[in-house]
Amino acid sequence: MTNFADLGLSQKVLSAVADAGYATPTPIQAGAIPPALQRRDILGIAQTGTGKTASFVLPMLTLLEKGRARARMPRTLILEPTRELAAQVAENFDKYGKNHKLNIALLIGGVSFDEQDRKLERGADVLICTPGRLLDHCERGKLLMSGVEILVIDEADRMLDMGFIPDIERIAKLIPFTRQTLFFSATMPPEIQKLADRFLQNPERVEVARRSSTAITVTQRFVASHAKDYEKRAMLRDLIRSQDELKNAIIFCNRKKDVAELFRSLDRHGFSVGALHGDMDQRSRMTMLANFKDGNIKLLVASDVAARGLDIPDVSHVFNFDVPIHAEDYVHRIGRTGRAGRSGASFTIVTKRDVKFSDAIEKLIGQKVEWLSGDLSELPEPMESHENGRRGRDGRRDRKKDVERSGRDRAEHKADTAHSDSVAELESVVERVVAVKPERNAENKHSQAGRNNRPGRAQTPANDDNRDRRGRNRRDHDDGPTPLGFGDEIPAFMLIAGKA
DNA sequence: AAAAAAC
Repeated sequence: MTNFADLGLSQKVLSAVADAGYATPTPIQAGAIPPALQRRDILGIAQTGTGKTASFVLPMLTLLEKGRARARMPRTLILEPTRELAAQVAENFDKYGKNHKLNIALLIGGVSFDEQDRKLERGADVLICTPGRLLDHCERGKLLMSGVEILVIDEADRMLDMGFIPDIERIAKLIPFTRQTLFFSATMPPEIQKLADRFLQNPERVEVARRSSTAITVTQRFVASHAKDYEKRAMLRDLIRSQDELKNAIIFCNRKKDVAELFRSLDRHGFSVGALHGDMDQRSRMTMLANFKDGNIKLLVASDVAARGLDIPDVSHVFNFDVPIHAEDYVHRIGRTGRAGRSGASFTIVTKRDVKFSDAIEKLIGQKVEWLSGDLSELPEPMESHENGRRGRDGRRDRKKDVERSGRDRAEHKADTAHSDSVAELESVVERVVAVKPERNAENKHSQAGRNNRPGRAQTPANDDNRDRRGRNRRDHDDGPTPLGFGDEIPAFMLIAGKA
């Protein structure tokens, strides 16, 4: 078995890798690092979770030890499809480049331009970019691309999906033809192959076994539900509460507006929850992700921005609130759990109108997914009103529970009818969650003190949109300090760990 | 029936 020390990496890099606790390279690393160090072009076919990022970060660090950056002339350039992925690559440079004195510049949208410009002025060894912001800097004449020695195109197939290829071509034209190019893609459809042929010269092709279907360590279940959103939400809450070993979970919705809505609902029901989608401001996106990774937030409601590539180790559960329209996205979504051989669980809520999509999923993964407690044909009648309580499925619920539930349904009804899909409002709630996070525990969770403690954006005009027309935070008037009174019902693991 | 990305 190969060892990192056998790949030709520098001492500085090797010592940082050892400090990070890695001894053995993954197949993509073992295959790509030696030729990359010899300045060969690389065509890497690998999914995230295979150690792909380090397979270009480590050789780049070694190669960058020779030479120095000049003002406005970056030496290397990495293109990523989403801001979060770009930030994640930057973190890798910090981790493995801790023994180097390299200037790393992260050029992504949604954050201040000036700070990025100052970094470019100082001379960047590594630029990590989303295409739009990079082109923006180029068009302002702030960047000279003629000094770029290494170009990395990551997640090429996803760039294609997202319509970034014209931008990538424009950027590539600005970079000298003598450069070294490292090109990565999870799949190799004909368009991507054509692109690779144009961008790469005599590349070393490194392919690691594609995770064609879902990891066997992930338990997958379909859960039948009626299509009404409040019924799906009730179903989801029941599911979450019934999990014995839920450490943390990502809950996927198909639409941004549903992310916002579901987030609000779970928050009102007292869950430790965050949200992530592309219309949220960048600071909230970053904070949410960091808090979820750190375990400060147990549930993350997300759009497919979080489906691919994000390195969140050890997610115990994935819930699909909506069945993904494209079956491939299902594989990516549930791939967020059961990583590195760990076990994971995934639940997908399926309604009658989703059947063609759930069928497509089973076809793609080549297996039938078991139903949790009866398929759609066994689904009980929908509840007629909230006051009746939900009819138990297969008599699972006793009467006492139903009584308890009718009160809860009233609360749910209230929460749901006070409905709003405003992104600004979601962000307002995000602010609150983030603001109270460190001190938050079972006791102060709903306290006014925590609620009104909001640092940061209060002065900016944008934040005014986050308040309602009466100039106060919407949440402050719609329910009391203990809005839903679940008390002991919330499992301990769902609460923010104030005690730990 | 969607999401993502520049201002």
